Amino acid sequence: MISAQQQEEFEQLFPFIRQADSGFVKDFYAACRYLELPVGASICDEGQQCAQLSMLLDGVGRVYKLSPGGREVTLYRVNAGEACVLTASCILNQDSFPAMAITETPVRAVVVAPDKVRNWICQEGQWQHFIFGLLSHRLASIISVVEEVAFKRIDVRIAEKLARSLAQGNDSLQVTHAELAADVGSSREVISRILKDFTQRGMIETGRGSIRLLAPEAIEHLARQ
Amino acid sequence: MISAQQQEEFEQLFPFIRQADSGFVKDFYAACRYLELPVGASICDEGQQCAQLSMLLDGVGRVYKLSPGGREVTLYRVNAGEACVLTASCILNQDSFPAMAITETPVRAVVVAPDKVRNWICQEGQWQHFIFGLLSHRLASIISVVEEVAFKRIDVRIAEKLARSLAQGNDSLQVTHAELAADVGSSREVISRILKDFTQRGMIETGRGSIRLLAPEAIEHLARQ
DNA sequence: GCCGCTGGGTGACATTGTCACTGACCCGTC
DNA sequence: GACGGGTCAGTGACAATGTCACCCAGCGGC
Repeated sequence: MISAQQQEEFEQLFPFIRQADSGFVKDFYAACRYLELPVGASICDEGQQCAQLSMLLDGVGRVYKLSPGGREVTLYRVNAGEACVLTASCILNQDSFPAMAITETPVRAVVVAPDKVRNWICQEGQWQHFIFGLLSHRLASIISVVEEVAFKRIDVRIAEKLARSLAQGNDSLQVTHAELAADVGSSREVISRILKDFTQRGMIETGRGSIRLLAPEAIEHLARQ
Repeated sequence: MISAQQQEEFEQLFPFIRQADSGFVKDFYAACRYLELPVGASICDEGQQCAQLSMLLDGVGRVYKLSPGGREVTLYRVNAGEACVLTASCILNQDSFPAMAITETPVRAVVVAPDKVRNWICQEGQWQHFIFGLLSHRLASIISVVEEVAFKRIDVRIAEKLARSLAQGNDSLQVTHAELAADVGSSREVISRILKDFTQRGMIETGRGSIRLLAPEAIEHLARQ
């Protein structure tokens, strides 16, 4: 059960529910719960069974692989209006989760139990379509991760991240070298060296836990390479 | 339309059809076609719309990413009894194909048109379940590709491939250095150096386009690393 | 001030990717 | 058998990246 206000917010972000059968909608709202998570909370760990499917109202989740040596690569992020497909996938196959998921900001979400997720798939076309879209969208996005990791130089990938920040209108970002390393699947030392190089070329200015973007064109030019 | 004999073969490999509604089955067999492809035939190229969904009766297909520089990584292989999900995924979203697919051996397949794939999803539970299973299975397998590419040393990955061959009872394999490189997403020179090292350690013996596996334990030991 | 934690810098060395070139082998044709 | 083109493999030099072992600076708690 969630409140009327939460329902309103949910429908804004997950409009598919408006096209769904009214019996299903009633069922759905009766079965779901509202959840708030702080930053850094674990959503699902490698090898666990998924306890629930989370559909985000607000905040960002990060799904990543962790190597035995402690290195990380992020597979994708889950934003408001999305759900963690990997969860959906392993719920449907009753598989264990092949990665880790944590909250990157505080998260507010609507969650539903695994058996419901499975049942609705067979019963409600809109729900099925929603889950399907999630799955295939993620499939494509993870393929592009493979491409990045296998083919692109790291400085270019870092520049891409900076360029993305610029595109959102930020001329600085609060992030540590270690966090950048975890994101692209490299190690802190390598990121440090690359950022030092960027600094010497006048593209950025670094502080403890922060990067100021000084030369947008140069950054975007490198990102396009 | 396909022949009764081909239907029989299809049902052996795709048993879900036996649980399906008889109206759907009739529809399905009326709408599908039988196809044979030689080795090296292109199934679908990057950026194309998918012309059909292929369900393999025999042979193996390889789906891979190609970099601007000409390097490759294989994302997954499609064997008899499977279908190319990426095809399925981009059919459902009417997206363009984000990779390349070719036949690695001669292939015999049953193919269906995109609009049929989409319609059946909404109508037939067994079909839906089949496509779903494909998608989430591939999602997991591509995630493990990310993991391999991002974290594992190449010599270990090569050893894994050799070990897999051993597990199938082959003590030699017919493959060029360039093909191995394309598989793991590296370059020929690197593979050459690694195989030379393996040879000097007495693990293998190489010939033109072939590798003889001399020390199974050593290979499996390295593969486990 | 002192301590411990986190963030960052750095040199040395191993692994991998890239480039340019060489030779070996295979299989046609003459 | 000799020649030539195509494929396959080996190699040296160098650049990019990963790993290890440290160091130092800032910051907050005591």
